[in-house]
Amino acid sequence: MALRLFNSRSRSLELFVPIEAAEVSIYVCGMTPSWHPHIGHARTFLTFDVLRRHLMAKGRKATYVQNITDIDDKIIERAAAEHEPWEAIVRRYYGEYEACARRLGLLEPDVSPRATEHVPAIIAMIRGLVESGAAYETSDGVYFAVERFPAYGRLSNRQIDELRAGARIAVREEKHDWLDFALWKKQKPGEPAWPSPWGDGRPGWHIECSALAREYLGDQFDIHGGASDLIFPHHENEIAQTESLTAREPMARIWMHAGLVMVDGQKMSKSLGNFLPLTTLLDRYPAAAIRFLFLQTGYRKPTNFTEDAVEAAVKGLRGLYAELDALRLRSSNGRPALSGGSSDSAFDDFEAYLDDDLNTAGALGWLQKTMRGGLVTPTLVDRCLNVLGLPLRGADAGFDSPSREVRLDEPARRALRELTDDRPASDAALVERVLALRGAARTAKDFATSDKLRAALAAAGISIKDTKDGTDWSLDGHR
RNA sequence: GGCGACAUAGCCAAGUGGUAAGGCAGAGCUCUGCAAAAGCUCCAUCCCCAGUUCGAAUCUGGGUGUCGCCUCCA
Repeated sequence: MALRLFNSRSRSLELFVPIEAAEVSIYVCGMTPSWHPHIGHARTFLTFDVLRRHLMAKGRKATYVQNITDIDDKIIERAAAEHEPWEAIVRRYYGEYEACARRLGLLEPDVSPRATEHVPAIIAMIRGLVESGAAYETSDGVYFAVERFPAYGRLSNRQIDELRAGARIAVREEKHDWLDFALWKKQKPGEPAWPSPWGDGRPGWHIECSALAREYLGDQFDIHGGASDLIFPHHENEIAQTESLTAREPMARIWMHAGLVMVDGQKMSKSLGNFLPLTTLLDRYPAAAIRFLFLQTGYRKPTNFTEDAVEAAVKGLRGLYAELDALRLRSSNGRPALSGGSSDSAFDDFEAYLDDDLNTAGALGWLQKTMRGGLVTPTLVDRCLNVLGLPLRGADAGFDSPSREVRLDEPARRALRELTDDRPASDAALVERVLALRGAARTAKDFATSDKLRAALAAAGISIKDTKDGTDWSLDGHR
């Protein structure tokens, strides 16, 4: 089986042939921690997480570099707005990202390099570009001269002249060309700065990725990824910088871009500010359901994110685990689940979907169909779930386990206390106590009392369900 | 205006020449004191028009529509 990936640069599906067969090198643009991580970050990094898992399942080692752009205009703005040092802003929001990444089950990058810790490498690269004439200095910085790079526009399929035609009236530009972009920004009062041959300042956006990718993966590597909003200008500029300097192309064999997430049919963006922090979302829904949601869609398609969609994903995932439990039960009862074909060939079927440009939606459909038909063993399902990064058990995904930590609001607590004689220590114990009373009433067939207690719990925001193993309960809106 | 992507049931979504995966919702049934959960069953001819072909959701041409990028963004 051979992996085929859609290469943005050629706009076609290509057979993936790594530079070195055994080890794949991947660079993905990470986040600029100037604000809360959002659902779009989750989609992008989930995409590349599945790519890594799939490569690993195929027996390849993947070196994965995901940078942190820890200095830029937005961070400086944010720091000013919050009256804090820029480092504190970075620490807060990147820390938040890391927590979300853990909850989503993202494999840790092999390297998470920071722009500010690689200023010398960045300066060296800019110096090289200046010396070769591809960049020039002005009073406020150092700029890359786009006209010196003939392939400019190839990734984003754009004609340089057309880009120029769309230019706004330049106000203060000392730039030779409207398209030229900053490699180095000279310090303005109050801004953080690092020393350089062009005076104190900081790296422009774009150069850090060129420098970091080169530092850890070399002049040329296999896959460069990010979300599709980075194609222009960010990735276009990266290519211009790196390939001008090294005179080797392509910088990356395959350029992969994840589709954007929209909210309520509208593009989500920093400037519109129309997004929910990821943390809030993960507090409301199981992280595995968020992963499942995106696995159901091709990674390149723009996706409209809605509450309904997450809720459908929660239900769908719960159903998958129910199916899996049933399969495990059947197979432990001595009924060999597999009728025809070996387990390996079934896994091949599964992998074939992922080989087809990471068709996770198709893979998921296949998995559910074969599970229902009893055509796979639980062990095989486990392997598949591992590749997709989903927990192997529903309980680990946040299903089926009652909330142990509960905080009732005061009126609810008072109402429940009136129903019992003793004074349980915690809210959870209080709920358990009321449930016990209801259980007793049910045993005595006193359904009037039983229903009254159910209603009281519902009023306190607790929903319950009877199962053959006892009564399960949860706070509404959780799990 | 330029470039690009997409258009499959109420919703989400696979499928790239051989007669429409999967999920959610909905309907029916089983189970059930109630409420859930779970199980079984049912539920589309693929935006429009014209072609190519024995055969097209899948290829070609022409429409229409939606979205994205062209400015900070995953």
